[in-house]
Amino acid sequence: MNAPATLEQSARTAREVFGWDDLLPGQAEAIDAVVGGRDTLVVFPTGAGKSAVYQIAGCELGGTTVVISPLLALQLDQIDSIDAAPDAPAAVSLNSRTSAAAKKAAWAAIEGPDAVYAFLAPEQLANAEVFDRLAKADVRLVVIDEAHCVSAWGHDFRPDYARIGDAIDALGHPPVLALTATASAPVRDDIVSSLGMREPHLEVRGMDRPEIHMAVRRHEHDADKRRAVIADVRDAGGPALLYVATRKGTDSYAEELRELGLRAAAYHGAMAQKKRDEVHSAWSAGDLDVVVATSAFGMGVDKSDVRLVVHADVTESLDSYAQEIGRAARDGQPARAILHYRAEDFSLRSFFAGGRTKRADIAGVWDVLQQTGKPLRAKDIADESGRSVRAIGRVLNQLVACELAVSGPDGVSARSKVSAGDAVTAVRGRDEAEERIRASRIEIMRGYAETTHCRRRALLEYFGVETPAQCGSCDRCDTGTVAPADDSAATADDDGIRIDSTVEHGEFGSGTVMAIEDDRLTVFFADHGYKVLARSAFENGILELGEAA
DNA sequence: CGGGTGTGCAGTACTGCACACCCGGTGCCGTACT
Repeated sequence: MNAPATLEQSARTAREVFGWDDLLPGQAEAIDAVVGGRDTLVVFPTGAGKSAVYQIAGCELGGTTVVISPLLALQLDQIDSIDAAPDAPAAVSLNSRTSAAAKKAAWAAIEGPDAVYAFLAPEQLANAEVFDRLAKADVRLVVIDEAHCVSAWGHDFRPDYARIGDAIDALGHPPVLALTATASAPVRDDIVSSLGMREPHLEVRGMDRPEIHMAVRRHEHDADKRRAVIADVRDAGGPALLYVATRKGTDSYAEELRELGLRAAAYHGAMAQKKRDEVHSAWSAGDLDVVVATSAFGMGVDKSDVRLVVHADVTESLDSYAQEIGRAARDGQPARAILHYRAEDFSLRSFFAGGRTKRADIAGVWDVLQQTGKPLRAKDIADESGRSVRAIGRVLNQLVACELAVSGPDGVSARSKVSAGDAVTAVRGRDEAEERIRASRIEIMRGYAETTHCRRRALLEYFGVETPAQCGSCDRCDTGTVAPADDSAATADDDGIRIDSTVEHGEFGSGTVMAIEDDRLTVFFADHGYKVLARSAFENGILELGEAA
């Protein structure tokens, strides 16, 4: 389907413009799809050259390549790396920290005839001036970097992530390239549907990281867990990352490690930006033995010789866990990933996953919207009612998502006259569906922690990769305690069920098979999250094999 | 949901216990002040 001439052209661009001798596996295929005008979803581990895909494709397509990226620091790194290339197009960024002069120069480049990469946070697309000028410019490619954020951050935390798809449509739907290092099948589906990607080309490489040994240790008491975590980090044998669930935990663990003579630093999202930058550079420069961090640390941090990733608490999903342990062993040398947990630790995750909107807030906000009849911002409503800006922001976002309200340049206004009761029902219904999904993602994490099978198999099956029953490089395989796996599941002489099969459930609707363990299936349903079902459900007619999506 | 902190009281000189309460992650943006 691809003209070999295109592939040769890509190789030449890589060589002559960026100075790369060879394209890595998958890069050429992805570039070819994008240049051919196809929406493309690329899932490569970090270090496998995701950026090169848009850099080369953007160069060949010409015009403006819009790159949506979640962190300003990440955008600066990308711009630096493009600037360092011998003969690459210009790279500019537009954000709240861009000076007036730099903005002017950026727009001149975007509206000029030459190829240019324009880096934006998704929030910029909500800025009417930015959007209107982009709409008139010659945008030939939209890139969504760290695309898993679309799925993880949507309506609640960074609502503009949920609106990128609309913005792409409004730009006339130029080819869309979504890039991520980690995406299970439901997350991939979520990215594709949220961005409105059309029959995307999917390029997935290297989900397995056999050089990372995987282990889990369960504890009864917090003190025992702490001791074990500290001991693991002390014996790391190279640079180590320690992930904890709370900000306070980063300080206390870092202090304890320093008392043992390690060069340890804490890192979390509430620290001053300057301090965060210092930790980041010290870590990159090899001046730290360990960074103790919340999930804030990682994106854009590229250190190749990390030998150990320890988790002192469970993460909110297996997607996040894979992302975080994937920061080890980028040099391909052996490393270890160890998860420590107590059964109680899941409660904090459940708290984070819990309901975000309160009935009283929804009704209150709806009444104000109805009475004023004008667009309002969360801050305006908060000032009057005494409710928190964040809580009101969530309600407004959900009202928009339910299509009861509409978001414009001056805020959110009601677009319907339904009663407060109906508004509450609609928003809570949506919120509860999201809660169910978050809760089920935690259950998958629990399943990983408690599995009696090979850890790697448990992880990879979640990412839709079929694997041998034993990897030989996890704690289960080491001790020979892997429960006998029923491999008839994979060879399927029976009901034809495989990973990624679509099934129909009487109550939950259409779902995707995520894992097959003996006589149990883990299935993801869009409105209900992950469910573990008995295979015998097929015999009872509760579950049916569906049409391939 | 669970852990840490503060309060109140008992009843005695500084401490100890029970219980209520609150807090817990991720980052853009814009605006107001120095």
